[in-house]
Amino acid sequence: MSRKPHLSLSRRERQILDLLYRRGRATAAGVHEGLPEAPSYSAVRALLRILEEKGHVRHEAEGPRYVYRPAVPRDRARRSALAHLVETFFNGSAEQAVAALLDTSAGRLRPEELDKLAERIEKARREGR
Amino acid sequence: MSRKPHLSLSRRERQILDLLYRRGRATAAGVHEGLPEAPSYSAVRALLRILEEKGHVRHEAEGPRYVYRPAVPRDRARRSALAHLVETFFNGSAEQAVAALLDTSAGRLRPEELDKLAERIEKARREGR
DNA sequence: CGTCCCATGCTAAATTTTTAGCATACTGCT
DNA sequence: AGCAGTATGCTAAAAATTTAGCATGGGACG
Repeated sequence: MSRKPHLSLSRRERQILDLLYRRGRATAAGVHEGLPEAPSYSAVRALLRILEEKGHVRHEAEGPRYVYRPAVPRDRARRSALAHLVETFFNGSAEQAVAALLDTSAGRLRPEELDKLAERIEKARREGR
Repeated sequence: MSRKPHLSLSRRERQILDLLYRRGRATAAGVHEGLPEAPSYSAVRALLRILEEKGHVRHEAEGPRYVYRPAVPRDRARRSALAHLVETFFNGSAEQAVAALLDTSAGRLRPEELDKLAERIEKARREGR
């Protein structure tokens, strides 16, 4: 399977895969509902089949229907998505990326979350010395 | 212009736009070189023209050639890319996203960068109270 | 000033994506 | 067992993408 899934997916494939990552798992019908500019149900199913052939998606039968989920675990996908984003928009600087995240959503972070982050940074500093 | 450029771009268009964000600006030839699975030079130029029609890219003549750059400023694109990524891979939790970033690249961050981040978090805490 | 080089504009064709719809199978209920 | 509802498998066609190649124009330099 390709090293950079996102870069080689077609538009719809990407939308579907993103949805699956958002939801974790979903039936064909679920994907269909959640998709922007709704295509037809048939179309969605066909796309899911293709994604599966390409190895991006797995399914398991659950009762009478299929439940789909991403083939590569969220964890791993996260990492490469982050890496790509940092590379593309932040000159490879993770620090800038974090800063931007804080800028955008600092207000929405709860105090305990801020604590956890501060803690993490402390830890990084100790280790990095 | 659509609200979510990335979601409506074709595969090549996305690759090209990403490259432009990475580099800031580039000639058609530059884009061509930097592109994975190199398509033909003509193809690249055609795509650039299309991207321009769609409003994702601007160009200015520089001497005898065109220099292309993204139409929407990096800043803005950053924000929506981050928002989308957080939504897709982190259940909307910016905190988790930051944590993942630190995990991945804590080792590569320099002490001063860590300081700046800690400072930022401090500030957020004071303001958020 | 002519010529070479490289750039662009354009069109048309190949390939890939995306879609719809029909045929078939399975579940749950009466 | 029979029926209604819903799922899947598949194929073929429509639409979008990606590609190549030719025609044209301008600048640089001998």
